[in-house]
Amino acid sequence: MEHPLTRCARFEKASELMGKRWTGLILRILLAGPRRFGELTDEIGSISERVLSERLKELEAEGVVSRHVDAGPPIRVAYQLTEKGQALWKVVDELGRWAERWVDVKPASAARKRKSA
Amino acid sequence: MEHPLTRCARFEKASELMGKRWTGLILRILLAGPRRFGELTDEIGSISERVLSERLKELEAEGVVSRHVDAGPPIRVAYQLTEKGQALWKVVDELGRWAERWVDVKPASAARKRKSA
DNA sequence: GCAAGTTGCTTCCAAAAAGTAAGTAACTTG
DNA sequence: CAAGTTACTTACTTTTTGGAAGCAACTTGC
Repeated sequence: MEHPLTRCARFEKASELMGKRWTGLILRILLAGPRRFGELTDEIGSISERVLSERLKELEAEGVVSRHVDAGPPIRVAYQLTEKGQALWKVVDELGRWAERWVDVKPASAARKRKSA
Repeated sequence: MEHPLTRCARFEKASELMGKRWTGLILRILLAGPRRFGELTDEIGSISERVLSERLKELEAEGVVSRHVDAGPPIRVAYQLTEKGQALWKVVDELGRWAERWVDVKPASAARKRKSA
């Protein structure tokens, strides 16, 4: 057993994974169900295909997502979360809750926001 | 109210914040209590001072951490979480739980690891 | 049956972010 | 008053990301 608040290699590794640009967004989308490459680019909006491809490979290498090729005829590739990946739902969920409570989308004007939310 | 699984600007912003290298680690340390600049560098270990300084400024700008100068005589600067920052404990905590359950520190050999954990 | 899509990437190059090392300002200690 | 400590900053290199175009393997249109 490890102390929860001392340095922890596992946490560092997890943080390195989640602490990469776009990973949180990709995970959030995949938590809603499998997606194809093009769907991910569309839903994320501003990610470059180069980086999406890279991120998906990393996540696959970490065992967080799995890649499924459906040889069609219309060939399609779907990405979905593994069990390990699905287990991240709590992290994504808590981040979402925090965001709804604390993140203000429009930083200027009408920034008044108390506990009332 | 917003749908939890559609595109959400708040989540994107939160994800952009957490999705920067070192942010998770910094937050985890500060959740244990205030820290000085040098303590953070020591506890994180491999972060460069340049980037730590940058990250702290970003977090301060986002209202997640606050900077306190104690004009000493031995001048000291302490960083601590704001209420907004402390609210992130659940996210960090869930990531820590996930890491303990799913992240294997030594990737090669003895990698067998079932539900038993 | 072949030019014109579509999908899922990859490659190339420029821009942004992070790593490394040294420097600085304001003290404190010897 | 030279040397050390703390909290950064600056300059420079390496890595990562962005943007656009290219490409292979099909499918559709005519």
